[in-house]
Amino acid sequence: MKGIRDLARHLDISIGTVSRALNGKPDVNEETRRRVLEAAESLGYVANQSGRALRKGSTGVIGFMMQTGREITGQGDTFFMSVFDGVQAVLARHKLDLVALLCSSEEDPHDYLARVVARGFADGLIISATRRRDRRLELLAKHKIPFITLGRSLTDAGQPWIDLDFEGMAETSIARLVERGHRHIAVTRPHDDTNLGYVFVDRCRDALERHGLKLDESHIFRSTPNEAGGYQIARDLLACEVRPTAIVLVNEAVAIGFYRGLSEAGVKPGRDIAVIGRQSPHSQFLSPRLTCFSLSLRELGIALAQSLLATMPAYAESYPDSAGRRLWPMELVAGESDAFTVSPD
Amino acid sequence: MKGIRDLARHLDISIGTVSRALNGKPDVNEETRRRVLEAAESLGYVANQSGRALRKGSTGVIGFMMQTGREITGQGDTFFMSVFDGVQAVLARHKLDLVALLCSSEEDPHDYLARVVARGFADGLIISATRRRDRRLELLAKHKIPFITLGRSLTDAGQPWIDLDFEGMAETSIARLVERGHRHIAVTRPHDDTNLGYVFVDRCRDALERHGLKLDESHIFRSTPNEAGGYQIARDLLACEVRPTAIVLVNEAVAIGFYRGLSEAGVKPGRDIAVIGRQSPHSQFLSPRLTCFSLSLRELGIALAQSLLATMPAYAESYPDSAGRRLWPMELVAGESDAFTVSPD
DNA sequence: TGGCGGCCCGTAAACGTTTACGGTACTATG
DNA sequence: CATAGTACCGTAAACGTTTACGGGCCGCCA
Repeated sequence: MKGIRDLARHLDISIGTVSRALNGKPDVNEETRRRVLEAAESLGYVANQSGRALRKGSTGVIGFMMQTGREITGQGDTFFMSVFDGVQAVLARHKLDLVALLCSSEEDPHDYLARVVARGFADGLIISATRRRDRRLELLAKHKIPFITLGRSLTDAGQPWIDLDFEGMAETSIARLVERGHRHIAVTRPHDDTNLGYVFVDRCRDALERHGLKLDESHIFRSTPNEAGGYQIARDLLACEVRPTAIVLVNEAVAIGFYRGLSEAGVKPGRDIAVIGRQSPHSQFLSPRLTCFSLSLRELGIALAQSLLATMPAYAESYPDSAGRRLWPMELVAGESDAFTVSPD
Repeated sequence: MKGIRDLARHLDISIGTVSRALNGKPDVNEETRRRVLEAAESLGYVANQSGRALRKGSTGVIGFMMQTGREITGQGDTFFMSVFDGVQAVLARHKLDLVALLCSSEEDPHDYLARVVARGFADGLIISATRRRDRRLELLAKHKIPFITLGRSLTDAGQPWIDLDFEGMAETSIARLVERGHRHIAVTRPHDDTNLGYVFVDRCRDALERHGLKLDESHIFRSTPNEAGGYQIARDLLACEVRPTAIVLVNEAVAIGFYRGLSEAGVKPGRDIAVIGRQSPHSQFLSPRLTCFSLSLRELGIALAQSLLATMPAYAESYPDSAGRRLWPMELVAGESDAFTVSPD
């Protein structure tokens, strides 16, 4: 029960054969293989992770690095849980396990990752919350660890990435709002240096200009990507000299705080201002329902895993054409929060 | 750069001494220790995890088991993120790392855990989402893995646990509502067999009886612990023959769906019905603000880690009196959602 | 001078696997 | 019958660490 040695002794077979049988290698009689598998099952034997990893040089685990402390990720309640589920659906087919590597908010993410890498903890990594410039990517590339990022970065280490299509969101939102007569459209961005802020605002600016409008720099609202941030955005917006008649919220958690901030001033989304945001578990339960951009999180997880495995020699053959770098589409789900239109005066 | 061997060669010292120096063992000259640490730092050497674990029999990681797919836990990302942060604050002091072990929604949690244990993945475990009866606990006890559960279970493996004080929440809520004249008070519970449902409902029933009231069995609403579940609760409540004038929501995510369900029927929390719930990132941004029970998640994480370490021989001395089993207090935060009172007719 | 103890260091075994290599028994083929 | 080939299995080395053990050197004391 202790190790493969005991299992071998119990079966009166050499440990080499037992190992081969368990790992599905050839050169082992089908009858013996059956016996071995049976005995392993009944005795509850599972190969020790450390021994195997030491010998093979691979651990069989894929790490998903994230940082504890909410303000950092800017994702809402269930985002990661759903993505994980998709990732695992793919990994399970290869007997790979997924673990979340949790970097404390007190530790530097780069240092943390350096430790993870040097210790040989995982065979591959998924990196979330990438920064606009991110030394972690260079580190991983230097150590030749297969990895993929959820989010782009200016730092290019040649790795694959998947990012939400904030460009598309910008285009679609602006077009929709302009068509409804809005001339003063506000946009938001996270307070920190995640790449999405730059991408999104820039693209909104472009889209507006293409419609002959100009993005008022005082109508770019920066906030933490959480409920309190949304509240702050509402306060800031209401204090504007020229009040925007529409706004696009780029972070999913801010909507509810934003609603609250408006309502305290008697301003109602959909009636007095048009609001477009991101889908979240509660966006359809707000009043009015939030017009928002949705995406399939589980599918996103599947795509992440596939693209990662495609870069790992041992698994690449199963994923011949998993695109390396791509934007993940988001789809507009109409609610009533953007019902407010402006008449051409 | 490859291993301790190269580091030793580079320093012209034996690998034994290098290892001792790095691990802070005695029997090594302070000057050599300095040299070793310096060289390790500059060459970026970090001990290989597999080799060390294989030899030492311990991995230096603590696992937090959770299940992907949200409906299972009823807790959102932010809940765990905050708890993690607390756990890590403690673990960091002992150079222990925290990883989240993610059990796929497609795999049986018991099987998953059996794998984790047999592979010797972690030195200690924190188990969340414990069921009313939970074979996992027996499994862990059998293998003598130190662990603690977040949540109680009828299955008693002698392990320490910490659970939210739903009893206290029941007592306080009922007392508060009864005092405000309510005679028909509804309660909720999750749809599955987590222990909290039984505990909470039973205690509410007791509390009501102590006030001379009786819990109407048709006023116990069972739902998934998410937004949709809350919506469902509202629909069910509104369809009651005798409509409750107050309700206590035991899951944190349901409030917003519940609000929505009410508002579609023109019923307003705080004005037409009293609502008490659980704190969540958005409970203070609802209109009206939710009167709710809050708890310090980070502190909870700290307590979990301390109680776990207290059961591990190698660390126990640092935590002489970390209570083994205890209820985690929750504090009532007054909003306006329970402002509705019933006049004694 | 001899012995003892303290400090520091090197040697080698051990942890549990996987896998290259070689060996045996049997079958087929000439 | 000799040889080659096949199917299966055992042996042992290797992975990178930690640590028990022993030994050299030095200083101190009798």
